Amino acid sequence: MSAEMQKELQEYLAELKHRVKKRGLKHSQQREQILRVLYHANKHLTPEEIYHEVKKSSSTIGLATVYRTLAFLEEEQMVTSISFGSEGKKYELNTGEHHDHMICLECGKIMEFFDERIEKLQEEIAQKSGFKLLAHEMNLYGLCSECQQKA
Amino acid sequence: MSAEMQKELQEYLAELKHRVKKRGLKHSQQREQILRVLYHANKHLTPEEIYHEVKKSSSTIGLATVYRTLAFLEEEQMVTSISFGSEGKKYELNTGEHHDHMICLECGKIMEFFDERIEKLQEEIAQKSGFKLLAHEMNLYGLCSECQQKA
DNA sequence: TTATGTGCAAACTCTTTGCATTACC
DNA sequence: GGTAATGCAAAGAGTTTGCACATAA
Repeated sequence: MSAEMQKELQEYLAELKHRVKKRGLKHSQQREQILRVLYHANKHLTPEEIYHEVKKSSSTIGLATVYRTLAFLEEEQMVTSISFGSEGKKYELNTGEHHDHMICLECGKIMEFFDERIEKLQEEIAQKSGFKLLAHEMNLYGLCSECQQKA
Repeated sequence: MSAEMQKELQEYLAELKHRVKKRGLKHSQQREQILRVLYHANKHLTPEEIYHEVKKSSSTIGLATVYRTLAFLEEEQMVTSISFGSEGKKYELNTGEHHDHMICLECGKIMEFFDERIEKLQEEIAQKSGFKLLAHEMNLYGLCSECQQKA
């Protein structure tokens, strides 16, 4: 792990401790391990996947703890979730940069993108209907370039 | 029900029979009832809600049949589904007009909209990444005008 | 010390499947 | 008459909860 990443990870961990303390809770190894896994994954993970990853790093953990921690992290907006099709929810670390998703229906790969123009249009549409926009999600479904070639 | 609606509903039912036949299957009262309920609801319904609606109209039906029928109708693209938050999937009749959704986080109301400019931008973004766009969904979350006043 | 966090197992919810029976063609 | 569709009940998958024990402050 580069020094840069090392530092970044420490910042996330510090943020976690801060938020835990702010809510009068206690720090725990499990919450920290889950955050580490999400940081290193750098992609969307299911609760089950997170559970196995944490176990690999020789830490003891239960699935219930993963669910509880993800609920906490999502409330604190430190992670975001996405769900599509019949697959369950998947989680990723909230890096603070909003983005949308392109999802390959063949291999399940999730790519991220951001387009300022669309964001503006969404605001405009909401405003027209007197709707107070708090969040949004946009998912594009199709075939990634690799899967198109295979087909 | 107006003559106009009567006619429209008949068209959907004819389409259903056509698609059932095309797949070498048999027509059934239950599939027809489910389509009727979706037509009259004119909004998103959960499988459970559809089940209860059909029962009201003095038809006998099981939840399993609702799930099986919805799967069939979705494959045939006669209905579309949407899922958000922890709530399960909701279904609506596919009227052939693509649209996106604004979802009120307070009362759960779902409003539909369509914006040609956003559609174009989505195409453009996909193209840039060599992604073959097959479908998309865009959900705006927030507070509808009524719920803003209440708060 | 004492309240919170955890792991485990049981409970729950939503959805799917197996099977005997019914309905369609 | 033969095949597909249905209802019911049981099975699955994913998630949540209760509880005794472990752990952080």
